[in-house]
Amino acid sequence: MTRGRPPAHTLERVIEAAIAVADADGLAAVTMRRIAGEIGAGAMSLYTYVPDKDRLVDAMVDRVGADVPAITPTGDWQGDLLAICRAQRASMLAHPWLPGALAARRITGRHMVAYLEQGLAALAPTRLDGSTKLEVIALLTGFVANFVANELAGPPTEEQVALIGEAVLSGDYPHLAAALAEGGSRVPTFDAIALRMIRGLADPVLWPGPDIL
Amino acid sequence: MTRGRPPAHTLERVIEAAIAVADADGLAAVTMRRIAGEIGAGAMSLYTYVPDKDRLVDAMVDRVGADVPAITPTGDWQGDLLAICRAQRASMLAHPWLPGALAARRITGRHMVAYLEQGLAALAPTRLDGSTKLEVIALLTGFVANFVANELAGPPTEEQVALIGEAVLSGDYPHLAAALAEGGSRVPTFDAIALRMIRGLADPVLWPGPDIL
DNA sequence: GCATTTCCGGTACAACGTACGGGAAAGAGG
DNA sequence: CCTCTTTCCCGTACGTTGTACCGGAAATGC
Repeated sequence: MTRGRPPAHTLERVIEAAIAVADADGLAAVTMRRIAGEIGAGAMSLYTYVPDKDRLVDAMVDRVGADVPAITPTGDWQGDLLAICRAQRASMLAHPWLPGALAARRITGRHMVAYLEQGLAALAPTRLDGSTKLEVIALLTGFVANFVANELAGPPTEEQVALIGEAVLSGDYPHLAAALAEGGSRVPTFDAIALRMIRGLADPVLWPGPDIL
Repeated sequence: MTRGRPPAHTLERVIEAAIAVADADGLAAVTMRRIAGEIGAGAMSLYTYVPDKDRLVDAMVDRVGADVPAITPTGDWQGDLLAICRAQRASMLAHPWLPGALAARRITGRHMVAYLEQGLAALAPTRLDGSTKLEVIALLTGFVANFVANELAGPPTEEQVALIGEAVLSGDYPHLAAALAEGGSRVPTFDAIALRMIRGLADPVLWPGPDIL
């Protein structure tokens, strides 16, 4: 049947190794040599399975999409969208390189298509038109990625603290000084923000302007 | 007064050259050698003005912030925030590399502090607490960057079209097929979406849940 | 003139993605 | 069995990147 030398590795194995490296040491550590070494192959052997590094990262993004649990629509479209956002967030927290990779990339791969389908299914009761639904999904995805990226960024740099402190002391930024002094009694939860975003974006009843989004 | 050999160039000149290159050929074209060549200097001379390339990009981001017109609060906080978002969008459209650079970066530089102050001033009438105001600003900034990135991405790749078309023909993605077939009568405008986002995020009256964001 | 300070920029190195091509390992046909 | 064809493996090598190093050049202060 299949002629020629049989492959010693698999595409799946390459992608999984790349994801493991990214999870452990960040996306910058994902180099062809490193991945190849991780699976006991030569660097150039990877090009048997992947046309170039960019496609490898595409495949990584699509691969983690496979592990995100599917949300089947319940009819409560707000709840369904929130569940989708939560699942996305969980995936990004498990793979901290994901928000960054997603930011510089477009929809690719089967799982991404499934993700779109899932969002559209959840949005079905809203009666928004097709392109608006897609726009809403894109905006929500971007929101989650942005939120998680901020979450993962951790505390500000010493340098940033110095910059802000200097700004406050200068007296030229009274609102900033006030905001920092006041602080926040309660840290806003992801769910609360996401729900506001969902309602604000997708509810045509609550916001029936001349522009229906 | 000042001892030693006087500088042949200036930091400002370096940053402006880098911005010009990024505007013309994208952020990837911003290399130390290229920038140096652009201002008639040796590659290593740049390190007299900038500690490393990452700081140069930081400086580029901060520099374009200087050209964004300031919005002075009018008391109409929704309108003020919308004006800020519009100004940000205009800046990003003028410098298409900005959304990408912003995504992988944190607040740095004087103009960024001024931007925060401006947003906080606009949010003053809302009576949100300090950290919530900052959160709202971060979310809005992320939204604008994400929106403009999508705007600038242009039409989908031939490969993406093939993938989606295949998915539609397979019959496994009915909602996606329907959404694409239906299309959109009206393309949602930036202003409409931004206003929904602003109201949804920051209006404590319209959304007075147990979580005040 | 001399010492000191500062900036200039050529050279060089490590790491990257990957083009190239010869060698190795399999099935197919004789 | 041998040989041809196909496929994969991967060492070598090239161009590009950021930048460490350092000798030389140019200014001031004594």
